[in-house]
Amino acid sequence: MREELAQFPMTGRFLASRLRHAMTALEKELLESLVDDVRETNGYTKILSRGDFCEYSTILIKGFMTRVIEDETDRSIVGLQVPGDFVDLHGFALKRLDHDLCALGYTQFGIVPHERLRDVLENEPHLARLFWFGTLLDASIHREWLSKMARLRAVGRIAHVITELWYRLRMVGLGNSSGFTTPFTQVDLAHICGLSEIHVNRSVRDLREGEVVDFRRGRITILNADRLKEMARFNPAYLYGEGGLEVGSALNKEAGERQMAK
Amino acid sequence: MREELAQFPMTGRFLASRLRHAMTALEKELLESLVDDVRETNGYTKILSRGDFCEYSTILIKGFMTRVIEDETDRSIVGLQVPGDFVDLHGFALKRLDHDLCALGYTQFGIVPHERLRDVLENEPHLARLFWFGTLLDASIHREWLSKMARLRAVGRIAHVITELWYRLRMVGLGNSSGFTTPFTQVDLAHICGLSEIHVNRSVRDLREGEVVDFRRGRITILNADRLKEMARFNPAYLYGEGGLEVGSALNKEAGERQMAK
DNA sequence: CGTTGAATTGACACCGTTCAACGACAGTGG
DNA sequence: CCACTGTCGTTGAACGGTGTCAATTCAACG
Repeated sequence: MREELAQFPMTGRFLASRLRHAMTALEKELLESLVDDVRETNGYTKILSRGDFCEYSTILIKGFMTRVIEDETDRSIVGLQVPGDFVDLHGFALKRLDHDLCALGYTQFGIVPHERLRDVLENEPHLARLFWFGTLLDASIHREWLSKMARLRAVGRIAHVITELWYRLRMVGLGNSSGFTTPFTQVDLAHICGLSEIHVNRSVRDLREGEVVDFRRGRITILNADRLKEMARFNPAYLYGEGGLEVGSALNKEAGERQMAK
Repeated sequence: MREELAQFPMTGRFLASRLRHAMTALEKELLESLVDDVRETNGYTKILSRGDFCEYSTILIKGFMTRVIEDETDRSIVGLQVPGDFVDLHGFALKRLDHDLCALGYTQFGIVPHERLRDVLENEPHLARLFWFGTLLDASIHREWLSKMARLRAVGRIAHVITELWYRLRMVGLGNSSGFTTPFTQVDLAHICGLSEIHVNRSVRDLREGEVVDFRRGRITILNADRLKEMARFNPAYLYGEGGLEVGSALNKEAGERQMAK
């Protein structure tokens, strides 16, 4: 991962631990060259709004973004993005977004003009297919969230979000076996899990007192990974990881094997 | 729609009321010719299982399919497909599925071998982009479901599922202003909404007694469309109906209403 | 006419929301 | 240095939506 980032500082995490190994050096260089500009934000920032017309897509380099659907009374976070994610790639084919895109904390992201993407689609079918794969990965995560929303109670949902983030971050070379850092607050967690912030607070306390995970703004510490995954009924298959890379061995042998078996 | 089906009996509903108008006659013919075989099922049938490797994709011609994620104890329906949907197109890029695909009632679906899809992707960038669009549409629907799961109580969720189905069916020329027919049971509805079947039953009764909608196996009758949409807080923008991509107005409420009116 | 899956009903416990306060902490300006 | 301010986190009590358990009725169909 270190060499990858040295060579491709902006896009080196794209599909890391997934299909990045299937990219040729030329494709990696092409992707890196697609980035026209790099921007950064600090604190809560709305990058794009529902209904906006898109002429470029963004690839997340540092920090976190959320996909938000809100109306007069409520606010839901329907997706999380971590570094390496081609965040609104789907804006290219959809032309307009069905949700807002919001940055949290300090972020850095690259701008990729759609005209350049069009070239890639027409001349680089293999890379095009990897881009497509990236957007399908998001859809797979949406589906897993839907199933977890339906079957898990408050603590389980929270445990699942934390576990997924942990896995996804480690896939792109961030965080470590003891935890990771994020700008997420308990209110954010409430919007992700479809719970009131009061109940999130109680559940977070339960997880801390049960010595499962210590969630706090800035730092999430995993205290008991097995228990955490059990509470979340976590099965990483839906993340489409390549069981062999950084993730599989370090995080969960069984899960990795299960994943490999499929 | 009638002429379209006469000319393209298997794929004539693909992206109807969305981007189908952007397809050339040649593209429509090509798509129709991709169908290698037609199969049919009767009653509850699992078409594909989570983890299966895919060598072909299926396009739904008649009937309904569900995307299912289940474990030892629970079962969730994380997606619904109606005629015209290129159901597991994403199996092409993902290689294996993260969920099961189940048919309900009587269905008819076309088989499209992945080798043929590969040709299309390499030689028909425009059609490829429409295929991509189709999978992104599913993702958009997933997101809307997530937001509704988070913010709506039981009756609202049920109202939303019914309203969405009604809209989607009418987009592909099925159902009418008074309702539509489906094989869904109350238990199915429970799996879709993340509720117990008992509570679904109570909520369905409330909707019927409130003269909003009469849900019963086989036939759903819309009694008060305005009230229904209000309870579901339904905004059809996320379905990317006609007028959205070109005119740029699908992502506001009035445009959706207009579309429904015709 | 009996069988079977689907729909229905009632009682009761519990999870999560709501309302209302309070506490902890960092940044800011006097 | 301290008061002020805003954000985030924390706690308690009461209410109500939903799940669970257990039975019963209904409808379709061979």
